[in-house]
Amino acid sequence: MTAAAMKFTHVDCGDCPIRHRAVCARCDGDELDRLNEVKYYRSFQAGQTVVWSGDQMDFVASVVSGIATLTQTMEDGRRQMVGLLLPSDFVGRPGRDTAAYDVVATTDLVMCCFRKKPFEELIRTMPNVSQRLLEMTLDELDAAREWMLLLGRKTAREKIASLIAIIARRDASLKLHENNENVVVDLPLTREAMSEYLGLTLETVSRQISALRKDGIIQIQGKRHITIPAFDRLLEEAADDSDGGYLV
Amino acid sequence: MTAAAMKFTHVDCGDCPIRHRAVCARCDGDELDRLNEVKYYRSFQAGQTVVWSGDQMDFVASVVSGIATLTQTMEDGRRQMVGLLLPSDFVGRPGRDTAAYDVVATTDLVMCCFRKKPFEELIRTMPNVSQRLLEMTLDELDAAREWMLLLGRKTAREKIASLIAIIARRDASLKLHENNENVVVDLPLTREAMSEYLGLTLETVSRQISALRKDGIIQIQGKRHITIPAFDRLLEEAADDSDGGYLV
DNA sequence: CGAGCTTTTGAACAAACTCAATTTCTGTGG
DNA sequence: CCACAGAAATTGAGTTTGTTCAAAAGCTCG
Repeated sequence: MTAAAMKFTHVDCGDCPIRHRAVCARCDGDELDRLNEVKYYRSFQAGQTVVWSGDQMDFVASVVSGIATLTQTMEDGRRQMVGLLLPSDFVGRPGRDTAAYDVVATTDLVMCCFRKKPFEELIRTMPNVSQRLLEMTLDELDAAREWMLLLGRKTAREKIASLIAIIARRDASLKLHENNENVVVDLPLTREAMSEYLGLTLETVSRQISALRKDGIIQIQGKRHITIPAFDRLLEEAADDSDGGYLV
Repeated sequence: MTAAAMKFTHVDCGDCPIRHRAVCARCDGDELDRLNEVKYYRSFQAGQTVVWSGDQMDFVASVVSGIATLTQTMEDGRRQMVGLLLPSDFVGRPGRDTAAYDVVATTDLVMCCFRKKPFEELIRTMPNVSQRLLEMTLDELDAAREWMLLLGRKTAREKIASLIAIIARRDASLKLHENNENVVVDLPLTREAMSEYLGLTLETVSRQISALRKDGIIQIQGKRHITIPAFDRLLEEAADDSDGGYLV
């Protein structure tokens, strides 16, 4: 177990880093106490599979730290990522006991888990949980639909630009740099993972990243660090709405 | 207003055709009475736009009869359908007052509407509604993710076969013909609408439908009627899981 | 019957893929 | 500390799939 994983073995809900964004966001003190009693932490190393599609899944969980992916696989091996799970995101579906997707830890990962049965009971009895879960699910549905537009209609270059913009924006909502200039992003995905997300081959991903670099839209340090000298120019390349999706 | 539209101007919830599948599915008699008081019907003709993306949307609704589509449009006019709304499906998002997508009636359409504010109150006070809505939203999220796989990884031929299979299956769940042979489907979409759904051009849609016909996978009567002589062969062409997705 | 659709079909073209060879990075052991 | 092995990423050349542009054929409804 890594140091990062150790850290979250016994955290009180009140001190939890995802307290205000996760499924428990609206709970009051008493409700948190109830959650505290039944929750437990699980840690995974980068690359580890959390569950395989089709397997029994008797828990639901929130991502506390790290990144995980949801992926669908076809019989002949073609793969499509259908979700990117960042801290505070929720995994698992109440009312279903088999995983519908592969869940893979992309980085070291800590999850805050609940056994499914007790969680379903919580949903019935704690409206603050079920309503927050509804809200999060609606957000995810919006994100999935935005991704459908990307997959169905965007060019390879636009796809790459969109992915970088999305990750930068999610980063930003944590770090709160409102800046347009020299935004720095840490890409947590391999080229292959990006290709699985974007519906491309990894070669095309690599070529388009190189092209964006040559055109001065992005700068690359080392393997996974990206600087965006002018964020609005990246958004133009992404062909997103003029507002840059900040409304969503 | 068409005859079909007239029919649903004053229906009691107890007699509603989508009673057992819609957002009200779990409500008891008293709860239905409450809904009855505040609901109202709206009808649209085939081709009419229900709401434009970005417009004020002060109601939510269930599709009672007919078909509607949810579509996203990019600034340069590229369009991607992100949802196909069949009877019992829900439109609108509690907690948001601007439409995120164009909603268009593909056939004559009747919707059962609630003004947004009262509906948000219903959600707070009637767990049977909010929990059913959560369940339906989770189903939609699964459907969106299945669509992401189609958009990102399937070939044009597989996309067409998948679309026909999905419509046939949805039809089947109403008509309950368990049969594998000579399934008859009524395609409610133009080639253009199909292309917007599948992330293709309408020419490619037309070509692939012709190809499937030449290969004996489907037969076409008139413009929009399709017979599927062997449903399992269609599923093979769709490259879906062997179970044909009946689990989802 | 003919105007205005939708749909089909054809031919040339472009974007992304496949296969293959390098190059760059990372971490490990000498 | 350097060299080297293995993984990740880049680059190139040729091919495939689906698009674009254009024209013709079918339907539908005044």
